[in-house]
Amino acid sequence: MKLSKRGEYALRALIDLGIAKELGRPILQVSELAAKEKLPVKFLEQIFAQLKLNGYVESKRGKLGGYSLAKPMTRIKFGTVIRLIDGPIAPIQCVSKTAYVRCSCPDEVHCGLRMLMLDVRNAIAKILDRYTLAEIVEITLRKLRRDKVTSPFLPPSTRLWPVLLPAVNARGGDWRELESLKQVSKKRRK
Amino acid sequence: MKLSKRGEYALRALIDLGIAKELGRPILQVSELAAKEKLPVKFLEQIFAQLKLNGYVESKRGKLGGYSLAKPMTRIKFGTVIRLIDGPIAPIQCVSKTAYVRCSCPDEVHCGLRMLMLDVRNAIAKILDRYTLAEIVEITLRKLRRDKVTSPFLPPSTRLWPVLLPAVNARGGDWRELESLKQVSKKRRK
DNA sequence: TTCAATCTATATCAGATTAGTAGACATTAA
DNA sequence: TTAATGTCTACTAATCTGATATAGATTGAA
Repeated sequence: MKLSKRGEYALRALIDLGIAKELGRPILQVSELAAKEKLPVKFLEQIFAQLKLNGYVESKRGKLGGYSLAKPMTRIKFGTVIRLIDGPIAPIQCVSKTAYVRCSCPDEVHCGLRMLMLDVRNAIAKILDRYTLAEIVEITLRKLRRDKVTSPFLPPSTRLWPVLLPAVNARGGDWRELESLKQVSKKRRK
Repeated sequence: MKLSKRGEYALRALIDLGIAKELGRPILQVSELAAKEKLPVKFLEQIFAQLKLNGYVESKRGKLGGYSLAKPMTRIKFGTVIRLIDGPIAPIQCVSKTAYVRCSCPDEVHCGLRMLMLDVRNAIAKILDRYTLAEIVEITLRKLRRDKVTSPFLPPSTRLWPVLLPAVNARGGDWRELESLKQVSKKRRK
């Protein structure tokens, strides 16, 4: 069920671009981003080229150049990006909605594996097709502020580096981060 | 987010063994199973060897030999089998519960990608670690009977082959099969 | 003008993984 | 005895992954 490095780096890049933009730095250099996340520069360049080709980022060449987001963060969904870079989300093709291919089993309608994988693919899609870059960036910034962590991307002049790790794990509950942050006061029911 | 062919075939094999057992045929030959699902025989043999090594199936050699399930279906969880054959379920290692590895990003606690992938991994695990072979087999058999389809594995003497495809898509609602079948009459709420 | 920092384009590559195939051998029921 | 099975070991072709290498184009600033 793996996300490729290529996909991972692409998402990290977009998220970082988003955070930086919110902090007043609309443009980032590949080298800077690679340094921050410890990614191979040349590989990341290839990935940016692909993202540019597909309208997610735009570039500025020459000194003080770099990449910036090419469309509103609210319109960048993670599912779409992952499908672009890693292919279909479905564990097996016969349950893919965007790239269905019939499988070799004799009776697809009564296939137990298919039923199971259909649920898996839907569970994944429900998350990846729901969250936009805007939401993830917002949640991340909120967490950074909550824990009083020096933010990663400051205007070039004042940039301090590397990020200071937070002294404590601040708030418990590492699991289901997104849900816990979104549903601030949800009614519970047994 | 792919399931490998190896993993897919392993699960198909277990499900078929389960169905056959319920229908009174506790042992199946590799060749028969391969023929039914149209899988390469020799490859499937390797997979069975792995399943045997890990206590999922047992074998009987010689004429009339074959493979049978080595433990109760209620104790075979899909998550465990997939982890055995395909490795961790988590899309990236830093959100794996069974095979955690720290990633290269500077601040794991405030990593947006990690938050997102944590939710994805939990959504997948919730399904794969919940359902047992017993449940999938039961649901499959119920569907087969409901649609009056000739069942795949009959006692050797009366075996008819191949399976007849059902004339109609019988009942609508191809999506979320498992849920719809389990929660027969659940109260809904807006 | 010149230079250094940036993106661009193309080629190459080592290693791992995937999805098998091939063939000889061991065991067992009929 | 023989035919049908599982067992074991080796091999492999193709593809994918995760890069690296090299040369070039563009631009801002000194």
